[in-house]
Amino acid sequence: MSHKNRTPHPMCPLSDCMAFIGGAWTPNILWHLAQGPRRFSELRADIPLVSAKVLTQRLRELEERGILLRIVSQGTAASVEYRLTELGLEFLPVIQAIAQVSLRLKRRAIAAA
Amino acid sequence: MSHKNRTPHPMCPLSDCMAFIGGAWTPNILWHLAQGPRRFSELRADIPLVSAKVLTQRLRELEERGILLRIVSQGTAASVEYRLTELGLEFLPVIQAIAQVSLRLKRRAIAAA
DNA sequence: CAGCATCCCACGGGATACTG
DNA sequence: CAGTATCCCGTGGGATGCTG
Repeated sequence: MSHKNRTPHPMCPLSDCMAFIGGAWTPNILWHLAQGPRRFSELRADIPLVSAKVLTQRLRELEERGILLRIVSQGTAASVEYRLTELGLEFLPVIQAIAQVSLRLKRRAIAAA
Repeated sequence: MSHKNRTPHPMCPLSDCMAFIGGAWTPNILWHLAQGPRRFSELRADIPLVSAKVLTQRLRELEERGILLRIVSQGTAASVEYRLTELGLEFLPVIQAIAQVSLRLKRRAIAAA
């Protein structure tokens, strides 16, 4: 999606949502946060191939847009928790639809092989 | 989306689907084809801001991946029709979910204003 | 632990002009 | 009508190294 015009045209009925989940890793982040709040390092473990830089970028972006909350707990070591807001929960139907189609495609691929 | 690794990691449960609809305009193309087969120029009218180059690229890509069919009709003038395959139809739940969330977000924005 | 800084590049996409 | 050809560019993202 991808670069300058992530929201291609205001009149497109899909742009408003795609502007949020357009990033390469964003859907996966949301998917893992759907199970419940998670810490930074947990998300890194969930999505091994994402770099720390990009993960931070996406999380900050999602925070700015009100999709998730960043909660810093002051303990002996730094600890930050991310959790979906109510607005963030609204995206779950999309995430789940994507997951279901992915599953179907995988089965199809297996059946074809 | 994405550039090099549009399919971030095989183990991500969303990658298989996102690899297809990751392109900036792809969801919109699918959305307009969901209503029925459409010609090239019609799609251009549906999505005014997409360039011919990119539209062609996405359509070719979707054809290669078996999501749509490209049907050339030989008449007085060149005419090409694009229609979703059965595989393509499998993506409609995602497209519809995206459309619904977009609608909700729009209402939310209006309510906030 | 949870980042930030820096450097670097591939690729998606835009603009314009031209063709069968 | 339905593209192709060419040039150009911004941004998302990767890699590595460092910090509070």
